[in-house]
Amino acid sequence: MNVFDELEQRGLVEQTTDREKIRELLGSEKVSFYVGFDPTADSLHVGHFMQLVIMRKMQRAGHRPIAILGGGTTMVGDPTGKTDMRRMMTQETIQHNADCFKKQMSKFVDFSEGKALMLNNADWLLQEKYIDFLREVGVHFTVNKMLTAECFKSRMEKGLSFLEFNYMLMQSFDFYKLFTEYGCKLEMGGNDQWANIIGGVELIRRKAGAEAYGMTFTLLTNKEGKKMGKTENGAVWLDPEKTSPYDFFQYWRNVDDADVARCLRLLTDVPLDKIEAFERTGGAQLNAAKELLAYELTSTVHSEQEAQKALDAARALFAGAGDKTHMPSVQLTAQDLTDGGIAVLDLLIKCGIAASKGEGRRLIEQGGVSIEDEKVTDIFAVVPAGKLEGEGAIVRKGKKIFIRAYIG
RNA sequence: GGGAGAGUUCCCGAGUGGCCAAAGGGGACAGACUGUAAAUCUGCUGGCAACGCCUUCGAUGGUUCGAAUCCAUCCUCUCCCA
Repeated sequence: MNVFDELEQRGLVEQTTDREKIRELLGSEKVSFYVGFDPTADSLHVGHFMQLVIMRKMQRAGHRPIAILGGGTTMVGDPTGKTDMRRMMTQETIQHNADCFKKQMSKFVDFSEGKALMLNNADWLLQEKYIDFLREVGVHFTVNKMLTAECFKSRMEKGLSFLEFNYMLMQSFDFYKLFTEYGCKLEMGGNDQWANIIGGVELIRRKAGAEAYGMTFTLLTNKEGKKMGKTENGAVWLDPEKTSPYDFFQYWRNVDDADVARCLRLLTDVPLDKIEAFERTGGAQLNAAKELLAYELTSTVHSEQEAQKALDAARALFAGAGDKTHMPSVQLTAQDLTDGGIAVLDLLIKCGIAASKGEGRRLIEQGGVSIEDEKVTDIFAVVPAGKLEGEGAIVRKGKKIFIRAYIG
């Protein structure tokens, strides 16, 4: 089966510069294509995950992915989807982030000899001469046209710096560079990248007189149209140090009913007929779908063992069966104890369940805290050390936050 | 460079000398209802040794018995003119 059809059937494709030609191209030859990643943080997050999934699918189908780390473009900052200018980042930070990205990406895409490439656009962008760049690339863009691009619209009110305005040219130049030096014919990216992508296609046509293609993916949004992968604590990261496999699992386990099928389609390899079956049954049955989604993704991003552990922990907590030892836990020391016990409020803070005693007090007053399935009603209660020995006690806030506290 | 405005708590946004830890909304969190879902209703949303005290309204100084509010300087942003 043509990968293009597969991508399309799963609803991954949003826009293409030329649907028929791209389909034909992907069905007939080994295509080098590129996806760019701007290293703005020290870990990839869920927002990048879909691109990785697609790169992997394309690679399996015999094509050659080129992952571009935006070491150069990040120096400028992509204004797309931002309402404010991003803080300028130092070159060292960017380099560090790029290294982190590199490591993580290798888990999804096989970068061994000839199978895929990873390049950093800092290697060519940073040495460009301003005037030369303007004359070579700048001539091909009209400001009028650029201003009509959707990605700048939100910035017309708040202000768009000239620095960021140039981002489009740089990304377009990347594509041109890859086209001429690596035979890259296709650029892919999230749908918000459309303007930047067609900028590159256009540049190639003008400068090289050749045809290149662009394709964008559906953005991973929930039913309200908001980007998924964000929580109030920030992004859901792929780095286990930043988002634990358990939290990662739980994030997907808790998606909206309305979003499960979509996520399964876009992010996993679960067969379409199975997903459709879930959609038909709906209701409480969807819990099975959510569990599958969480398991599949955790297993892809982390490992099958981690996925199993998270599943066990979740089942232990919510269904009363399974293995308790893998749930998130906090170790207490003798110093945390006074008179052979610890005040509940202090315990809540130690566990990271409450940020302050005031918050802890409020939670207890509202009946939101329980220890070992026993609701805490007294804000001055003291938990005796005995309760925390051995496996420890499960401290719970609300329905979903569980921490095992033990003395070690 | 000249002129006009703005900066308030997680976000938006009221407040223009004491009644202000600061209206209202959003979000978040908790409770009820549920399926670890959604919707709905309720509570709650600076800290603490808690009828009190401390810190917070861009920053630093000042006026005042008393400042988010008035004055000065500075920083940042927006707009108009050049």
